[in-house]
Amino acid sequence: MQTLLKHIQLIHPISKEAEKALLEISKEVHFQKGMDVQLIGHTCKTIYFVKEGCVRIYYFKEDIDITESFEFENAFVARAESLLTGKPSLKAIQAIEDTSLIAIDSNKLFQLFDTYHDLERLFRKIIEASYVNTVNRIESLQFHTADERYLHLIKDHKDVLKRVPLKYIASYLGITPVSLSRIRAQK
Amino acid sequence: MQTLLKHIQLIHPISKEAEKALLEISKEVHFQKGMDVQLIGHTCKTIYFVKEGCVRIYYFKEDIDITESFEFENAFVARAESLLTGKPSLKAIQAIEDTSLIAIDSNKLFQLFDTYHDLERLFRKIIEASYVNTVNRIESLQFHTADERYLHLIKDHKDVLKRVPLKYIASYLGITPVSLSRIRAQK
DNA sequence: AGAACTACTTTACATATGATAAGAAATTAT
DNA sequence: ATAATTTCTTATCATATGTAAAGTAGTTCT
Repeated sequence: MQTLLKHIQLIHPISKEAEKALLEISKEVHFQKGMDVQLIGHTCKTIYFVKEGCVRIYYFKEDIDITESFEFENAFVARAESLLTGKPSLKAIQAIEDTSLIAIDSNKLFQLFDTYHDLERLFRKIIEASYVNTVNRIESLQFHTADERYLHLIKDHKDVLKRVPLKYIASYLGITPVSLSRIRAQK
Repeated sequence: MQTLLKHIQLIHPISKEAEKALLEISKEVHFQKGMDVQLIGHTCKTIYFVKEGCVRIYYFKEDIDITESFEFENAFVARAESLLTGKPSLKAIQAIEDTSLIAIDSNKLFQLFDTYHDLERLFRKIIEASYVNTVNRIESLQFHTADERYLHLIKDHKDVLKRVPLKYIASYLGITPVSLSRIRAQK
């Protein structure tokens, strides 16, 4: 749990009481490589923090498995469109490696916001950062070519190639595995 | 200003005091069609609410004008990546029609968050909704074809074709105007 | 170690989109 | 109203990516 508190400290320091309240609604959970952390059709009521390992969010578009995103150590993961709307998610979360997550009960968290103003501010900042990331990703998908996106990815996340199968990277980049192979062969 | 308060009411009701404080840091501004509301290189310190008209956020990628997004009445507009990071924005905001905006001073707003908890919650919810929108847009760019994206857009925003030039719609969809013309000709 | 399975690459062909240029339509300015 | 400008469409050709199929490499299972 210290990993989580240490990470939070960097974003927005919160009081000892808020830390204590946060830990009370959090628990550590473990998943083996390949296991689903949360299933398609499930309404997301948990915010995860990756302590060790990595996960991806994926869904099916006409029987084809598409990776929406992946996250490594010290990142938060949630299916925002379900968590924030209360609707069942069309997406699943899966462990790509043996993974340790800290699971935060989102309903209890939202209740804590009434008592701990600093906790709400912390999560506002976390959501803001996620929002900025997605805005940048849209720009990338909107007007960079697939090979620009590939180069950018491996520059930003050096170990992604070692830890994530190429088929997941391909759909994350918005292309087929065949197309990714071609791009890689050109280099 | 009543338009803004009415819209806010639908998202998260706030106290009379918070409303008053919000109005004190807001002012109405007007822009003629084609005018820039904010320029490239400027650090965004304003959150706009569209009272009347419509605007777009755009930038240049190698001399080509690219529309990142447009917003119509009753929507908030800001260049999030600048507003939330304090860095100068590479994007501009432009009025597509004669437009009336309500400009909210973001630094003053963030200060008000310390006093008015409900105001922070309101803006947390606004950001959450924007975040969900961008996540859905990524899905759309990632694995829908250009003509699926076009059909989806005109279904969701019926009047967009009447109010926004096709060249802006094209780059918003991630394609060239020529390609959009072809797609439209197929129908 | 060998078999079975999965992941990745390569090839060939089809299709969608980009680039360029020219023309038509619509808008704006005089 | 006419001219000038901008926007949109159409046509042609080039290129990138998709699809399908086959082969290679790597992993997992027994």
